[in-house]
Amino acid sequence: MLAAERKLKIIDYVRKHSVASVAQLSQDFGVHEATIRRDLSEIEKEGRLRRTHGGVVLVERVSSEPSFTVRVNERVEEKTSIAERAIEMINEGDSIILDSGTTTFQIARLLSAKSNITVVTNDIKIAAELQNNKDIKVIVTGGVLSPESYMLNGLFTDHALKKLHVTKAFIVIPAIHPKLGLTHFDDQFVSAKRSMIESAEQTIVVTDHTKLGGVSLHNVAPVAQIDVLITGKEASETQVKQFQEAGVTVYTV
Amino acid sequence: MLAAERKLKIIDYVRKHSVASVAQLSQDFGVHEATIRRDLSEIEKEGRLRRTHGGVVLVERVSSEPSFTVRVNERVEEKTSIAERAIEMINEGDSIILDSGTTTFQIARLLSAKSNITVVTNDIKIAAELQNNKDIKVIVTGGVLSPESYMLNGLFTDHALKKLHVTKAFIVIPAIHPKLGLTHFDDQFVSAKRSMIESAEQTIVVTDHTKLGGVSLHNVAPVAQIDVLITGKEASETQVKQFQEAGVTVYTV
DNA sequence: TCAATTTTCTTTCAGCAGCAAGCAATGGTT
DNA sequence: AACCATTGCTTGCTGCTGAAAGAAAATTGA
Repeated sequence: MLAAERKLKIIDYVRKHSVASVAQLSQDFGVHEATIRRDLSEIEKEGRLRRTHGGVVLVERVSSEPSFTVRVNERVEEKTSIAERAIEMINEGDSIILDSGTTTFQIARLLSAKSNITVVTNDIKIAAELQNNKDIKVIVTGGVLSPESYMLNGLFTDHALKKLHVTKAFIVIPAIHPKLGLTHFDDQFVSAKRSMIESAEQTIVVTDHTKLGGVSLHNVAPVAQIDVLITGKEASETQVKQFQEAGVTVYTV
Repeated sequence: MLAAERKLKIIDYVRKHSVASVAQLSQDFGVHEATIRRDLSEIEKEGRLRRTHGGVVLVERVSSEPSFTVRVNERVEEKTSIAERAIEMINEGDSIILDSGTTTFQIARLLSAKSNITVVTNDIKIAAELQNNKDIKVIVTGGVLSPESYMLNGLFTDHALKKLHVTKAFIVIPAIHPKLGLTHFDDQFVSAKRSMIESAEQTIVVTDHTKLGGVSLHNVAPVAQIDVLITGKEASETQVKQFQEAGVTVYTV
């Protein structure tokens, strides 16, 4: 059996059983434990499984991104500043998309100051936050609820987003690069974000400075589709310049 | 068993049973109590459970956060009893619809005891309640959020419901009459409820006894489409009999 | 309320299983 | 023949576990 083949079978096995031990895999495949360990190290480097003492377990989505409760408490100040700047861009009568995320959740919080706004969101926590505001109409996209966040995703989400047209979309992305554009570590979230960008006249990316220059596996959109980038003042001048040269209006707050 | 595997199983166990003792976990997994304590400390550090003297409990639900404040409900006891009876009807592997409402919210609360369930709902509060349960897949219908409740409604709701097929639908209705069937005072909610009934193999109406015999303006569905009615024991025998004669299985709890 | 008692918790230590790293052997490719 | 990738083996090291002991918390009975 080829090494690559064995690695694929290991991944398959763990997908099915959630866990596997080095000893057992070694026996099943009839190779030395050291070989299995080497395989596991490589698989882990590819981010497909997580190694533990004695074996390997499934990657939880949490490990690629911490849970909402954790994230909401990270870099709160930067997120709030970004949200405040974002709010300034929203005018009376606008219909906007708020992508699921903690920064956009801050935008939702501040939105109560505005009136006559329609908000489209794929985040039930954002929806709940806006729920008791009579001056804001909230449209929830629908879809499958992520167990580790409040995001909706899937066919219904895409369908809803494709049927709508808004003036501004506020997008969250875990990696944005001046040349390689917006990328995401999980392909299942790509479709929704693309639809959001397509449904909006103007696309605004809100993200803290740690995401700048990052690249992930799955391509979401080129930089050319981004109109505005709002990020923290911690962003380096070099980074900001690179985005500006790519035609993006950058606000650092 | 791997240490990591054991930790995952502990979390699973507590998710289902809400609590667990060190002694019992130690016995179940056949490891020393000190080992369990070490596991619990680590799990707590990850923020997934909360330690107590002698064991471990679930972390407080996110739904207790301000944006999901629980409204004070009337007839909570009756609703809880109805929910308990409803839960008994749900089997492993079922996919169910939970209509928006406080009685169905109680069903959602009790659902955590079940596993391998798919829940379709048009209520973001119900969705939030089920969100951190890994054994339950939650599909939100999408739609416009009602300012006075957590209900989603409108074209997206109808579209999603029409695309789905479930084994059981738990429907809430403000008026149900043995001859005139299900009626609603607001026509905008009629379409969703009809779709729910059509999408389900079995339709179960859950409602407190004050709604029995009531009639409103807009017709939703005839009694013939109802399979089961779960209501409070306060319902009069005459009323119950009338529904039974119309072919409905009635449970008074 | 307080002190005695019991239970549970934390810390420490030793033993063992699992681990990374280096090296040699194998087999295939240039 | 030289080279490279892959595997198996060995070695010293790391991390997990159970046992024990002292600390802390809960319970009991006055």
